[in-house]
Amino acid sequence: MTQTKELAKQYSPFDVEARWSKLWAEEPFRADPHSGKEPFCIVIPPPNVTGNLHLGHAFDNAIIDTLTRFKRMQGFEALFQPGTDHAGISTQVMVERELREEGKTKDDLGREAFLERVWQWKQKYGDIIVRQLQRLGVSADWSRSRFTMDEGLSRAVRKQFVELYHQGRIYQGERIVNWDPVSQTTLSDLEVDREQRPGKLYTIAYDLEGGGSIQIATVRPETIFADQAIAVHPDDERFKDVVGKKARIPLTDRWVPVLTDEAVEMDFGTGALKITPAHDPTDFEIGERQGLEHPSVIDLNAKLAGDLVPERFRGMDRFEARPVIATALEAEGALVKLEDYTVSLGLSERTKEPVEPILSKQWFYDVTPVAKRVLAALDDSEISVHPERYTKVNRDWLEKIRPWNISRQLWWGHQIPAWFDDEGNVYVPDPENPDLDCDKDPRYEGKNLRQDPDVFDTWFSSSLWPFSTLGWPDDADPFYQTFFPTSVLVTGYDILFFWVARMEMAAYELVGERPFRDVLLHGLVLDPEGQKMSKSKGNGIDPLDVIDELGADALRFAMTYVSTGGQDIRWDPRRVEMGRNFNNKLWNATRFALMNLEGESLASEIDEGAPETLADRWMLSRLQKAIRDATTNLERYDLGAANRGLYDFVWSEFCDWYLEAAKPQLRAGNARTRYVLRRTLVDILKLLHPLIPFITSELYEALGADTQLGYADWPTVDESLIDEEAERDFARLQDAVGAARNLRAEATLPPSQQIPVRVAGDAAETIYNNAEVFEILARASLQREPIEGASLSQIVPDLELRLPLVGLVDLDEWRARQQKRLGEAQQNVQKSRKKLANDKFVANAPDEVVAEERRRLAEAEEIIEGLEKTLAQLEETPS
RNA sequence: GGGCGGUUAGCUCAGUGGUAGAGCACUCGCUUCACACGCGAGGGGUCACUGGUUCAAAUCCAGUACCGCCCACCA
Repeated sequence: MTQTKELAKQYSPFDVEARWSKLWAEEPFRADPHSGKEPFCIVIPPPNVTGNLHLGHAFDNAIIDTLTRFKRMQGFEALFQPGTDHAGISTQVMVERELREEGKTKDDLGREAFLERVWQWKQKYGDIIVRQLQRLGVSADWSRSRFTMDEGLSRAVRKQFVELYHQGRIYQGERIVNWDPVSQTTLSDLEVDREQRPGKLYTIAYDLEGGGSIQIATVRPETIFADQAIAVHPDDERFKDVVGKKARIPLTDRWVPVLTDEAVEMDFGTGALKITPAHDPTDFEIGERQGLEHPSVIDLNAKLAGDLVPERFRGMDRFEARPVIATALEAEGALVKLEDYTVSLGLSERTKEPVEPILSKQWFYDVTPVAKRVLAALDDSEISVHPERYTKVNRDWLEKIRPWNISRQLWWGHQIPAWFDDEGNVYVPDPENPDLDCDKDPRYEGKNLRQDPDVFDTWFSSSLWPFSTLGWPDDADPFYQTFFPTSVLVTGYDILFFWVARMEMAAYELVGERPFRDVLLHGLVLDPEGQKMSKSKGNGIDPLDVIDELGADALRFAMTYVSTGGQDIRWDPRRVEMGRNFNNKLWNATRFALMNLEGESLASEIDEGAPETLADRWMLSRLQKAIRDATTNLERYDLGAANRGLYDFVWSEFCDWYLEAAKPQLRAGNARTRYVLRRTLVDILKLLHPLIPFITSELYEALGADTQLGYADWPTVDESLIDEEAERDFARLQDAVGAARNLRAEATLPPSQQIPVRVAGDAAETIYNNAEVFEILARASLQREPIEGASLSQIVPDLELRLPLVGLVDLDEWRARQQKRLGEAQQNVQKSRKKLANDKFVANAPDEVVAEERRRLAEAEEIIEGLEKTLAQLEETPS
């Protein structure tokens, strides 16, 4: 069918994108696990249900969708597995904030009502983010969308916990953990950001029994009330005599022993360290070694509390108490020194509040054994990370990994499937029947079991994403069978540890297999000044604003155009405009083609009877190379190179040269040219489709296609069409046209005026053979006869073009230009001669390189000769 | 303290062994029958610096400087 549509003169993406976006949402690209085709699968990095699409999401999804569409067209059974994440802390914090505006707290509602409220929130914002992703044009299989707290995914989390608990890999332990006093929960080490801040180093003297004192240095004087000892290094001669004595904690009557421990640095501060096991991880370890108690003096609201704290300080905030205590120490004469000091402070990633190290009983997951398994997998390239340098980053983190605190004191999330009886004994479901709650288990009837109120770290469930979304723990699920392990994992390098490494561990731990074959890490989108975008800085760019202004294709173009080697990309609105302009160019090229392709079927074959032009041969040959390059670049995940290559090909070759060169043939009704035009354009649309799916789908349809471009076959290279001779000859033609245009411009002749040009040189025949194309492109008429009288010339490889001097030229300017050219040519001659005179160059350089150098020399000499002739001739001409 | 990335035209960035590229901006000229979101012709760079390897270095190696990021329990 050749049902083609009328296209507007200027491309407006909005109606087009709305239409296709709706179609892809309602009739998504479904994957069939039974097709027998080779599977290809990417799981989405699940966006939080808290939020709005940001540029990081746009980047993830542009890349994922490009790869998925490419593979689908290549004939893979391609699954883009979508979904969202419950994002424990973030979501709970936001719903609590909403409640606070109503003057309520979560405790007013109670757990059940609060959770109901969060589910409503999830419904609302989860839908919003999905619609936003759909506006990007992703070809996800929306019929398979998953949420981390779906029933199936919750079963996966439960199985993970139950199995690892019974293997002894997950256990409860009392440890120093990171406590966020604002969100009132513990955090994993990864959720704590270290920040350097100006602070003070306090040197404090503790009286020793029998007289004298010992000085320690600390940045946290408010914790002295929890001190259990003072430690020095065993080899430290300075303290030989005081070890074993007792020291009095200033402002109190409590005495603690002076002891030795290897962990103390002799060079730092005074060489003596106060040991506060409840409020410092190092101190806790020392305390364990030394058998010390670990009383706490800071409560969960970060206030000083407990009997050990002198009454006058009780109830004070930890930071307010610090200067007060310092003053008190000074009054007692115990403050020896106060220096400015940069302290390293741990801040909650979510609330930005300084984290308090507290001693608490939490669930831990000992990931060390499985981390070793992942390290082996990375060594064997079972998983390959792109860019390669991130393999080392991935490795280093796994090598020094520590037990992972997986319990959170939140309500929103997967409640931990562990129960306690009145004596505090732990009950965890049987691995054979993990879904049976212990308080419903007949075996435990009569016991008063209460479920642990805590929930899991969000990432504990996200780590299962590549298989939990595909049906696991139901091993028989055809999607799990077919699409796991997944093919590529695409995400920003900023969540390499949070998510990627944990998925690696979870997969080997639970499934015994890699979760994905390749990891493709992209950079961060920075603001125009090169700063990270963040809500607090207010420097974020809303992708939806960009889409509203210039279209989703333009946004996708801008994202992929510079996605190179995991490099951060600085936001530059000019790149989106570049995409918009390119889309407009493509639109108009198609519009032009449609004007000339009436009656041309998409299925039509080449008409061998029609005359074959150089331009047609050239175009088909260039097309093959464009197909080859685009395919190679996409296969090696270099979307930037693919995008840039296609941009240049479409604009600079297809539009600038081929369409212009084809015009006379199209006017003359050459069927072969019509075929080449249509074929090239269709392949261009296919090659571009993964990058800019909306406009290409629209144009493909406009060309008369009755199936979606997203399901079309990816073009393959036809070697028989690669035509080096045509490429060489066409390059000569391009040079000649360029030279003629240059002559016109330098002679300051108006573009509307046809100029008479005489062409000479080795390649002249090529130009005369393609006179019509040359004349159209150069707006010139080819002269066969030598030009009488004065003329201007341009010399390009194998060609000299002459234009009769018609008196319009500013001769002085012309001479100056020619002199400059002459100078450049002379320099080139010098350079080439010098090189060729070097025996080592001639002996060592590859033959092609030497030949090329000789060619350049000859060319430069030819140019000099021509220019000198022209200039001499001009001297004879009165100006 | 350890590790990684960057430094190329006024701006934003490609290029990774053989005479420096793009988009935007700039200059000049264009209602050329697809496109002014366009067309044509130009100007503009000692590729941060210093050494080294090589016939040949923006490109490889070593070091320096500056910018940025990640990791780290010296209180």
